[in-house]
Amino acid sequence: MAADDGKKKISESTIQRLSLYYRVLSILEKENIKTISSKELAKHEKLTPAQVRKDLSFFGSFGTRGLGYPVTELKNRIATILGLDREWKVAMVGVGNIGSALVGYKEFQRHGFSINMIFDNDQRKIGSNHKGILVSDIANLKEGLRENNIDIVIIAVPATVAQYIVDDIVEAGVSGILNFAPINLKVPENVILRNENMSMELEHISFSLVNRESITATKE
Amino acid sequence: MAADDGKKKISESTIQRLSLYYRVLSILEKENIKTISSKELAKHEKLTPAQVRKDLSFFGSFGTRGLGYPVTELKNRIATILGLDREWKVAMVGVGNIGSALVGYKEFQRHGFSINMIFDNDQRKIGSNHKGILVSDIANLKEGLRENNIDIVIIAVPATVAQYIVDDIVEAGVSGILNFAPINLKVPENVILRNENMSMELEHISFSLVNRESITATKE
DNA sequence: CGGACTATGTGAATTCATTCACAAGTTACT
DNA sequence: AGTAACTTGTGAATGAATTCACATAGTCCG
Ligand SMILES: NC(=O)c1ccc[n+]([C@@H]2O[C@H](COP(=O)([O-])OP(=O)(O)OC[C@H]3O[C@@H](n4cnc5c(N)ncnc54)[C@H](O)[C@@H]3O)[C@@H](O)[C@H]2O)c1
Ligand SMILES: NC(=O)c1ccc[n+]([C@@H]2O[C@H](COP(=O)([O-])OP(=O)(O)OC[C@H]3O[C@@H](n4cnc5c(N)ncnc54)[C@H](O)[C@@H]3O)[C@@H](O)[C@H]2O)c1
Repeated sequence: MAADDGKKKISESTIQRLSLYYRVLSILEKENIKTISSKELAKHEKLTPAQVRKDLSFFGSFGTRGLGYPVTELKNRIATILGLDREWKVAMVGVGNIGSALVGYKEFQRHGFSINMIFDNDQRKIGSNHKGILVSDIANLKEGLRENNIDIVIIAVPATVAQYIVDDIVEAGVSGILNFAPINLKVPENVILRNENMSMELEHISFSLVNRESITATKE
Repeated sequence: MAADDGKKKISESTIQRLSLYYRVLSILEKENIKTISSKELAKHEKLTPAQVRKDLSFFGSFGTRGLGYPVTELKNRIATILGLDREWKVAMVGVGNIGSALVGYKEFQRHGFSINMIFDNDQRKIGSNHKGILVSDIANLKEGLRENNIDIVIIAVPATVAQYIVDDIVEAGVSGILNFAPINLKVPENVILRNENMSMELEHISFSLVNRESITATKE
């Protein structure tokens, strides 16, 4: 009854898809749609109905045969699974181009991620306000993270200093890190580290274009 | 000799890993390291040596037994595979928080992605300069893309308008799109569309944190 | 120059993820 | 109540990606 705290291992891709389902369900809820079938849900994200059902089945059975899934309930259920039913305290390190874009990003707030600390080493920025948040000196990183019980840190500093920053973050006891610097960071295995690598996506596109061309080339 | 234009299908993840290899090799090259083994290369990105060799083997054999891979040559070889040996013309649509952060991102330039057009619909922005690029009126999107032979468009507008923009982009004949709006866009299947979804990564972290807790709980 | 050592490249084995296919539950309509 | 139409939930089958394991080929040093 209480979340099927099963031991089965959930695949990376299932987790990613749960995020997608959550996004779609939020929209459907706003449109006042009450139920949705796996078929419809799949169509929204270009997946197969079987995949949707399989993904959900890892966590229990939320649907009604013959009818589909109750939108709001399923959305809330996924929120619980993903941990979006609580507030996560997030700190941003480095408030340059990308850091400041992210600080004000509404979507994070909406999903329960509340950025309420910012660190930088630039004297001109320290003490100033970014979207209502005071920029702290990077020298106070460890105490700051500890005192404010920060759960997750976003790294938006140059790649050259990212590892030093991460070491401090880990020492401060934070165990969730989202890294935007294009470098592979080393963390103890009890720390969750994810990387956001935008070049990678662009390179995926160029790869696909080049490969597609060899097909189109014969055509034009 | 000329690229083993083989017919075998390359997996998504292999392509992603090629980006990682490229990144590591660039660094090694700068450090003046001449050769590297699959074992070392794997260590840099927390992969297995077998995986590295398998990935590379899809495209030919670049290594020397007993020695490893020649850094510069392999880097260039991967650049060719990924299409980084040419200049890609990129346009940005929407120059708000995230759009303007990306416009100046050096890493893109370095990998051959040159953002040289910007479109927006905000009268205050149109005509102004962003990092040396003139902001064009979104009304001129289609002609602009065509006239400048844009290869790839980055979408950084609100989710609500993203689909309309994409339709125009597709009509203009662009076939590579990188989308930052949190919505699933529909494109014809000859168009390469990739999505950058930052909430997804954060949600992956929160999922992992929640799940890790239930393990650590029994353990400590 | 020869032998010990190192590391690649790749089929085969294995592990992991997706899709199939259908029994079983629910609705909706007559 | 009976039945036709849906749709879930899930083992079994298929398909894909990773890892294993080793023959093969080169290095490097004395
Ligand atoms: N700009 C982008 O669009 C973009 C996109 C993806 C990834 N990234 C990556 O994100 C990181 C930041 O990029 P950016 O463009 O915002 O750079 P930026 O130079 O605009 O910002 C970096 C910020 O980090 C601060 N900083 C530098 N060293 C620091 C230290 N030791 N401690 C604390 N703060 C420090 C700087 O003062 C600055 O505010 C880089 O690693 C970059 O590769 C940037
Ligand atoms: N801010 C972030 O950190 C962040 C992160 C990830 C994804 N995103 C997504 O990127 C998109 C942009 O986010 P943002 O924070 O930069 O928003 P923003 O409001 O700062 O910028 C949006 C820009 O798009 C322009 N715009 C609006 N409608 C347009 C139209 N019809 N044609 C052309 N231009 C138009 C606006 O004038 C503005 O300059 C959103 O979809 C958002 O969800 C933002």
